[in-house]
Amino acid sequence: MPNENTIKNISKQALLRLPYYLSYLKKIEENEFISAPRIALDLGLNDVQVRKDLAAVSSCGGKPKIGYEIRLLICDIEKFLGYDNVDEAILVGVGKLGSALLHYDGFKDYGIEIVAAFDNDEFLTNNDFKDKKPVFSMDKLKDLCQRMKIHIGIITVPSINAQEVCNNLVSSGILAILNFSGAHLSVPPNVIVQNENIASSLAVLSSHLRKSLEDQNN
Amino acid sequence: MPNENTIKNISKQALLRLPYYLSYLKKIEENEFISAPRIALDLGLNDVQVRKDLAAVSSCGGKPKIGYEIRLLICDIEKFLGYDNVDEAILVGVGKLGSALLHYDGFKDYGIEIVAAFDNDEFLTNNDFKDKKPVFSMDKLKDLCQRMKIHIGIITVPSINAQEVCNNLVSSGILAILNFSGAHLSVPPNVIVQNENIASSLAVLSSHLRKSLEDQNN
DNA sequence: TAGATTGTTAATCGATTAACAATC
DNA sequence: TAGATTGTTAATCGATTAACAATC
Repeated sequence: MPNENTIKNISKQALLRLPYYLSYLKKIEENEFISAPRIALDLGLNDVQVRKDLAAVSSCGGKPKIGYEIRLLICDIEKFLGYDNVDEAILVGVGKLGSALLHYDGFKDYGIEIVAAFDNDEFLTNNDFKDKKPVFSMDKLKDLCQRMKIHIGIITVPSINAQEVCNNLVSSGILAILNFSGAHLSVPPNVIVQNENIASSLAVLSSHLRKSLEDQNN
Repeated sequence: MPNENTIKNISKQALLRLPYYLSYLKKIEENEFISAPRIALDLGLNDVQVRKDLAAVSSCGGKPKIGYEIRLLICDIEKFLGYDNVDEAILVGVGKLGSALLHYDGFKDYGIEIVAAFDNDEFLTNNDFKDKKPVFSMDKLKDLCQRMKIHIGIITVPSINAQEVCNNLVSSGILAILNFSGAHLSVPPNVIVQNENIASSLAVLSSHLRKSLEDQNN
């Protein structure tokens, strides 16, 4: 029987799929039940995979011949992903991308709130909390992270500065880093880095495109 | 012997690692040679994996006891990834993220240039090509893509509109899509979608973080 | 030569998918 | 009951890693 209290073993790949299920389920929230084969068909996945993934997060499982209760499943996934208790994060590097993320409302939906940003450029720093998020100079980083017990850091600095910033974050108590710089970051084993690398994505696209155009010529 | 003309079989995972090698190699470009074990150590990978990956892109291979010629390797990877001949792309959805990407210079380094953007909001459209990138209304999408033979599309619209925009792109001749909306996109088999999904990344971070904090309490 | 490195073949590992019994 | 669905165990597939001969 499914157990509400223990965190089930879930593969990293399955974890990456959970937000897809969530976004899909929210689109069809007005219905009551959904079956694994139906989800699989709509999302282009295998139905056994869907059942396995859902088994890892579902509090009650599905019912044969009926499927899973949609609203319950949404709650279960949100709970599993920690979207129910908002976590605070800080951002380093207020360039174009950093600024866009800083003012992006959507993070709240994922259980993350950026409470402050940091940058070396004095022109960007501001200490008034009016409607904008505050931007501090780098030397305030450690103190703020430690006092506010922040565990999540977002890096949007140029790749050349990324490792230095990363070291700064780690020594300030950050345990999870979302890395938008293309650089590889070395961190202690207790810290996790998730790379959001546009370059890698483009590499896949570009390679596919070339093969497509080549095939056309054969 | 390595062959310069055929595209070698390379796994998707290896393809995703290539930009990391590239960024690493550029950092140490002043040196002449680099060995696979050294790269593996610095990037936290396995040395056999590094050799296999490099074998797929290297034009001359490495030399026993010496390693790979750094500058040559950089050229090989850039060539393999198609960074040498810039490809044109269009972007749909000029919100905060879309706007940031539109004015982001860095795409050029990855062989991509965004030539125009599209949005339904008339307030955002502008037809003057001064220093800004032009933003057109959606009804101009198909004509421009077909006339300019654009093959790459970037989607930065809310997830609710993503599939509609996606269909639009596909019928306009787009073959490769970089999808920043959280939505799952259904496309014909000849079109590739690369999902740049912040939600998925955050899911991994959040789950890790919870486990870390749990372990601390045990 | 000795030792470090390359490149390849074989073994291992993890994730996906197929097969099937249990359920409603 | 018949048929659709769940959940689990076994087989398959792809990617990673270990072992090793070849090279300089």
